[in-house]
Amino acid sequence: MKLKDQNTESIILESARLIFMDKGLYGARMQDIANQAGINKALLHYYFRNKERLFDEVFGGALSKYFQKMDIISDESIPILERVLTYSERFVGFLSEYPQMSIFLIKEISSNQALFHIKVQGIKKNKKYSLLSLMSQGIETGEIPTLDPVIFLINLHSLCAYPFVAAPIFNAICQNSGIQWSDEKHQKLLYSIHEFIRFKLSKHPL
Amino acid sequence: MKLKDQNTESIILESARLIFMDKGLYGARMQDIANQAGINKALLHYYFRNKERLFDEVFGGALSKYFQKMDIISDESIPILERVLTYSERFVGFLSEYPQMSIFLIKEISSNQALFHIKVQGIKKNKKYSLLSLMSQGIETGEIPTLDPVIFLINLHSLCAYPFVAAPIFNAICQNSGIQWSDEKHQKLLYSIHEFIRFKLSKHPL
DNA sequence: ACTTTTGTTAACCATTTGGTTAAACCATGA
DNA sequence: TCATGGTTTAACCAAATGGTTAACAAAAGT
Repeated sequence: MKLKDQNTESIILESARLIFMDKGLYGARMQDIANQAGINKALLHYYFRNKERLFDEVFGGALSKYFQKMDIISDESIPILERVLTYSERFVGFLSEYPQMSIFLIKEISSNQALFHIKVQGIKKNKKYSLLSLMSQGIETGEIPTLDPVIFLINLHSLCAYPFVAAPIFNAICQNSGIQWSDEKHQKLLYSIHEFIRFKLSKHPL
Repeated sequence: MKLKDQNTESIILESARLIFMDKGLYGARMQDIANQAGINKALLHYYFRNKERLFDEVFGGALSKYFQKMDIISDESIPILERVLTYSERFVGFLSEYPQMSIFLIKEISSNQALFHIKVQGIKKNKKYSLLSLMSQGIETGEIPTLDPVIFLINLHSLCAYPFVAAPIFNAICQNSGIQWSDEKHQKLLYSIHEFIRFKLSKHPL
């Protein structure tokens, strides 16, 4: 019975992920999730006592998956510039795979900062470096030029994430101008982000 | 009676703006809006037949206010570089005034592209230039270097808007690192955006 | 004054929705 | 085989919520 148990639970989680990603905590209906999973609504409450617990599971899963993927930052065998370049690639790659992730996180964080804070604290405890601490260190040792790490982090995350967050807007704008979004555009976007990173982190002459 | 009428209506609209901005179309409760406006729930339906119509009003208002403010792009007496710099300033200024606007638009656009498309078409009809057409023109005349206008637009909007969209995330990150967000940081952010624009639109040697 | 129109409210209604219950199902071990 | 305990379901419930109604209040028109 363990097998079937495990299976149903993961089916529910994956279904919940789909629905929650799309509709958010309040937009999602338990019935939708049950339908998606092909089960009865009451079974959801059997496995996860209530909506919030189910959501917590999905939310926490998303967060830890993200931090896991982004942990390239901790690999001390790679120069900082390289690490940040890879970081941006993985970030974009992650969002290509889960395009709704950013907007999902933002939506839910903005309506429940407390939960987010707790979850992040829990996950980050194991991690040696954040992008911020890495940059501070790099500035100290002179490996990268002096700059405000917070501003750089915000700029970088903006360049990577916003195209996905605001995809509906950009699609509308492009559509309006008869422009097609293509793999080539996608590559160009990544290239422009790399260009930005190099511009900021390389020591270029005034 | 015209006076009182006008007054109540605008009170309702402003209240609805507040609530909708905060909770979104589905998160907002008619009762909340009524409370905020200090009136009976039925009165909402008297002025705006139903939730969607009320929302449309708020949504349309937000959009047209935005486009109005951003129309600096059409002032042909100013060099393109200057126009884009001002554009970014106004964009950030607008979002400082209405921090929830971006996330609000994204949320609602992503769940109702059609409405957005219609509204934008209506507003844009009067406008001569978009940022895109301006850039294309500048590239043709050689006023600015050759670059992909769409990528530039996405980069620029990302740098300006995402800090507001993802404010909860960045706050959490900063809080986590004991960093305070200040006016100085705000200025630095704007400066880094200008730096980006100059980097892209000035003819710099290889 | 009084009638009509506009503005406002309390009470109510139908539907949706998260959650519960009691019974049925089914694999397993005694 | 049948008792046991985890799994699943249909039916149900209470609260929330968008929307309606009918009656009342207040101006405006006559």
